[in-house]
Amino acid sequence: MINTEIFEKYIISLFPMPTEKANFFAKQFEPILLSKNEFLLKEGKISKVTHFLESGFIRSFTLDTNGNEVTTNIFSAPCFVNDFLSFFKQQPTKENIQALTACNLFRMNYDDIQVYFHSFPEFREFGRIMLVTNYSLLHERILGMIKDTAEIRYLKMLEQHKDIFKNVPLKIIASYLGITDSSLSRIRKEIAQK
Amino acid sequence: MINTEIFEKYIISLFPMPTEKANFFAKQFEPILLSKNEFLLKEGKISKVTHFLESGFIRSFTLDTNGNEVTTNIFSAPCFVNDFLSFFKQQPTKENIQALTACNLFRMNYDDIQVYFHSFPEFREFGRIMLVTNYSLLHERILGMIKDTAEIRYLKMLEQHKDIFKNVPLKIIASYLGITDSSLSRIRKEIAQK
DNA sequence: CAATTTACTTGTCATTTGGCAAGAAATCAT
DNA sequence: ATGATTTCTTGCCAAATGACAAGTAAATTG
Repeated sequence: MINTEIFEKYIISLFPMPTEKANFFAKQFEPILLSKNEFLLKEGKISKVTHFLESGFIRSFTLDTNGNEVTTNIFSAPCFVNDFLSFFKQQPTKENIQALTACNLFRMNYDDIQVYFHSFPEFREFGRIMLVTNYSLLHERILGMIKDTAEIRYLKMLEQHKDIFKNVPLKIIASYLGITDSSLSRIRKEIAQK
Repeated sequence: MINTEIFEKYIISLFPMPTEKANFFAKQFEPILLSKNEFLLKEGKISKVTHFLESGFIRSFTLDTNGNEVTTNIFSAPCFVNDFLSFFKQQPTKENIQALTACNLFRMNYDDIQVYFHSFPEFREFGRIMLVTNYSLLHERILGMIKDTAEIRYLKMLEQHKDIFKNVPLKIIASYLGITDSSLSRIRKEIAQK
C-alpha cells in the first residue's frame, strides 16, 4: 500500500478539501523513484508528465550562449516539479530537469490531467492555484533580481531554504542567484567575518 | 456604438474563436478613459477590476527599501493590465499601476469575471491561457536577468518593443531592466559609438 | 583505501555598475 | 512664450562582480 500522506497534506495546504478527496486525487498518481543525476526532462522534448516531489532535490537548467549551465530553478520537496510552459502548452521545452539527489516522486501524464481537470472542478481549481502560486514566486524573484543586491538575495534564500544549502552544491545555487560561484564564495566569506 | 475590434482581434489571437463570440465577450467589458499619470491601482488595495489596454502605455511599480520606485512592468497596448496575484487571490497588492500616457481601456470587475468563468468554458480557457502566457513572459525575463548582460537585455527589449522607447521615459525602462538610468545612458552611448 | 573527480575558496586584475552631482535638452504648465 | 520641471547625459570615483587560474577540501568511484 502506497503512502500518499505527504502528498495529501500538500494538496490540502494549497487548496483545502476533505482528506478523502485529497487521498483520491493523490492515488491517481503513479509513484516513481529517481536516482541522483537522472533526468526528468531534456531540452527540446515536450513535457508529457507532471511530477510531485515527495522527497529529494531537483534542479532545472538551460544553457546560455556560451554553453554554460544556468540554474533556472531548484525544487525542494514537497512541491510540484515541471516545466509548466511545456506541459500546459504542449510545446518543446528549453530546459533540462535533473535530480540533484535520489528522489521520491508521484507522476501523472498530460492526458489524464486533462480528464481530471474536466471532471473535477476542485482539481481544475487546484491547477489554477498552482499556476498563480508559481507566477507569484517568479514575480518575487524578478523583484529581488532588480532591487536586491546579490548578498541580500543570498541571505533571503538562506533564510527561506536552509535545506537547499545543505543538499545542493553552491555553484548550482550561485547560478540560480544570478552570480558566479566565486562571487558567492566571496559574499559568504564577507558575511562570516561580520 | 463602441468599437471593440482591437479587443476582439486580441482575444482571437490568443484563443481562436468565432468573431461573434469574441465580440460577445468584448461587449461585456466597460470602456473607460485614463489620463496620463492616473492610477489604476495603489499599493495595499485589492485589485477588484481587470483591464484590457486598447491604446496607451501603463507602468506598474513598487518601492524598494530606500523608497525608490522600481518598475515591475511596462504595458504596451494591446494587452491586459492587472496585478494577477491581487486579482486572482483577492489579496492586497504590493504594486502601483499608473498610466504613462492617456489610455483607452475596457474593464470588468472580479465578480463578473467569476460568473463568466463559470458559465463559459472558452472564457475560462482564455483566462488560463492569459495566466500561462504571463508566466511565460516572466520566465523569459528571469532568464534574461540571470544570463544576459544589461546591454543585451536592453537590445532585446529595443528589438521587441520599439514603441515603448518612443513613449516611455528611459528612467522607467532602466528600472525595468534592473539598472540605473545613468548606466542605461552609458550603454546607449557605447552602442551608438559602434 | 587510493585515485579521480567534483566542490569550494582565494588571488589578481579587468569590467560593469552604482552613487552623486552638474549641466544640457526636452517637456510641461500657466 | 517663459519659467519650472522633468528627462537625459556625462564625469568622477567607489563598489560589486566576472574571468581565469591555482590550490585545498570533500565526495565519489572502482
